[in-house]
Amino acid sequence: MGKPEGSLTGAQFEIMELVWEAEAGLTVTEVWELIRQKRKVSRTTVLNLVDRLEKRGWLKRQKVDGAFRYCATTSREQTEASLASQFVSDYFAGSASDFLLSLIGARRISKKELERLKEMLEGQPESKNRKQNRG
Amino acid sequence: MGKPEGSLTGAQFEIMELVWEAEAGLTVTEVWELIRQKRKVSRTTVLNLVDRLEKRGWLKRQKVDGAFRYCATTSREQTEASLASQFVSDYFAGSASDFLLSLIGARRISKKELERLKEMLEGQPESKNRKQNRG
DNA sequence: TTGGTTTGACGACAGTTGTCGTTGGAGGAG
DNA sequence: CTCCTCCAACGACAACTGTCGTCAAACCAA
Repeated sequence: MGKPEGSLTGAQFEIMELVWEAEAGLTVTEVWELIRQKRKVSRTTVLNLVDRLEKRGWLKRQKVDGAFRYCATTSREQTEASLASQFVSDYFAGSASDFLLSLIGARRISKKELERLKEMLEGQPESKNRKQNRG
Repeated sequence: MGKPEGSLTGAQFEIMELVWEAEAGLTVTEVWELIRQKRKVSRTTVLNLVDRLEKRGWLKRQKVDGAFRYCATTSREQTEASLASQFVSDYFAGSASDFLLSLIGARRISKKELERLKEMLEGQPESKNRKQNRG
């Protein structure tokens, strides 16, 4: 039943982010006010984006106190992973290490990020033959 | 002078990939034949995509033996890094490590990829004081 | 009742994308 | 010369995106 269709553009993802943050979902007006703190945009524009996200299955809505309240149909983690995976697949032949190496090679990653990356990888060790499962 | 504008979609990147591979550039017909080995597509479609890439500054062309031969205006490495950087910026608040964590958390990266990444990062030491330049 | 505010539906618009057909020019075969 | 093939230019199309205005319905206040 209605898994979300397609991908998410920047503007669409911006809305999803806000909805993910809100525990009880958001109304269009609330989304609008949040976005307006950063950009000038018409309420109708936000309404339309939210509408289309709902039609495509990314948001579901429920009437509460006379106004629709929108919630996400997928978790942020799952969605981000899906987007990342798709991107790596499209532009780096599915190799996440190529993706990161590209950033590193072009010096487009901060030292801090690089250190964090390194710690992550070393902290999560092995996998070699540390617990081979049989059968 | 005409730095490439905007980003690259999947179809556009597919063409760039082919052009990057060819030493002396490619004609539209050559691009078409390469793509047709994978998908059914009209020559006009490829011509149009190539045309638009040229108008946007991603390709430059030169008449050779009566046909236009197209070359890339940017290196593959540089372009990929730019795309990757934009993606991380748009969807992971600029944090490449968050990007990787997302893939790991969703089990969307193979152990092999992780191992490879780890080796690459360890192989390339932190550049901290490895050759400090003074003055 | 009337009137204002909030909310949602709908349509509209220009720009981009992937797709394709038709046209016209340049160059060789006869 | 004429004819045919290769090539590029142009236009066209539907779909999608971000953007917005207008309208009607619902609701609340006076």
